Amino acid sequence: MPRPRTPLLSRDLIRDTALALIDEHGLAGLSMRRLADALGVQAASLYSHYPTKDDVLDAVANLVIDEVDTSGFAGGDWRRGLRAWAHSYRGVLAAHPNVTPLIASGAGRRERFLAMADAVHGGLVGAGWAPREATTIAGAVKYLVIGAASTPFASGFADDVQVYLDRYPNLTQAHRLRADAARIDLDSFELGLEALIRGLAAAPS
Amino acid sequence: MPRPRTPLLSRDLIRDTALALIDEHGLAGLSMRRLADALGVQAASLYSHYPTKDDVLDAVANLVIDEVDTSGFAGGDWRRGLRAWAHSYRGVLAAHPNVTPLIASGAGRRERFLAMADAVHGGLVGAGWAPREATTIAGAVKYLVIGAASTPFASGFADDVQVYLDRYPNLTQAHRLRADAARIDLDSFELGLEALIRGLAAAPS
DNA sequence: ACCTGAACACCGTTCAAGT
DNA sequence: ACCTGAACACCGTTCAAGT
Repeated sequence: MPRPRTPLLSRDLIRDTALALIDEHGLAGLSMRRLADALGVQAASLYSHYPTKDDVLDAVANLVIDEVDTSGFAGGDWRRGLRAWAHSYRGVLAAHPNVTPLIASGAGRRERFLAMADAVHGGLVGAGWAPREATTIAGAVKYLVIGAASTPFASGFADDVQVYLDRYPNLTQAHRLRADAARIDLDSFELGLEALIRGLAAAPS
Repeated sequence: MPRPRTPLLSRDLIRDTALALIDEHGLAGLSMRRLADALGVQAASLYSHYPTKDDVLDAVANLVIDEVDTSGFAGGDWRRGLRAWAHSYRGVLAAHPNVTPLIASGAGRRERFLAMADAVHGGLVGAGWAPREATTIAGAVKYLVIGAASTPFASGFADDVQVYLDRYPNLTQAHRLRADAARIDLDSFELGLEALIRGLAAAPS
């Protein structure tokens, strides 16, 4: 079936299918052959639309980042804006946990990352922060979001607690809290975020 | 050269060589064949010592985590302990940037991660924090460290600034600061860490 | 017990060929 | 311009065979 009059593929379709496969089968579960399979096409066909697999992954990363809401800065309240951005960002990564390593490694030429950074930076500067301070603040919040999304509490512990329960006496309580992992993750994130905002109480000059 | 009287390989030698290769050529640059090559051996030989490549990577992660210093809690001053741990942890990841994704994804059965978590937890509880609070505090600091190590400021920006300089007006200043990236990274990290510690000023009850 | 050589089922990517 | 089929140089892993 070569050269159908209506193309079988498009950049958007490939990118969206890649995200769906990653969400379902993990980052390691995505290969160009599997992706082509899901699209009913040969692997080589993908290279008519993306030069490399990394470019597909960049497109996926940009798609996910575009879900992040930065509109909270609109009112001019930078605290509200920062909280809304951080929660939105964290929520998006929680919705796509398998994509998180892609976001965390975040190298390369990723347009939508810049758009997000620009919106946050603009929101802080618009509220009176100096550019350098805005950069630092946005960085610290980003660290919290990426860290929280990358290493949730639960991931630190094996499934059978009994193995090491007696070896690390200080962790006994922590293990008992394992079922509560989601709450602990949120608490740690909120603690960091609120402490940061509180620590900026001096506000922009 | 089968079955030499003194074994060519050992678990430690394989693990140390793997770390050296990752440090030099990146995580993607490590294959079982390359690793075997560096050891003057066939790839299949590695499987006499590690069941899978993932087990080799777990050993590498444990080795790196063991470099983190948690002795700062010894004096009973939790602020000092927390700062020392955070800086040591961040420094270790900065010394092995290519290993960072391995640490960040941090799943699986990693003994030394638990040893580190246990030491930190013990240090906080020993200073009077309730176990649940200790878990939350350690989590927030970990988020900052992992986030800072995963997405340094510089990584967000392409090498040729001019490409998007006019497209994102708010980032103009940030771009000018690109050469200063290392300092911005440190500032963001310090801001988050100190704000967190300040935010805990209430101290343990 | 430890290492080899060959094999298996995969990869990302290229390229001539077809329409 | 877009897709195929075959190929290339790789992967992780297995396994019979050798000492």
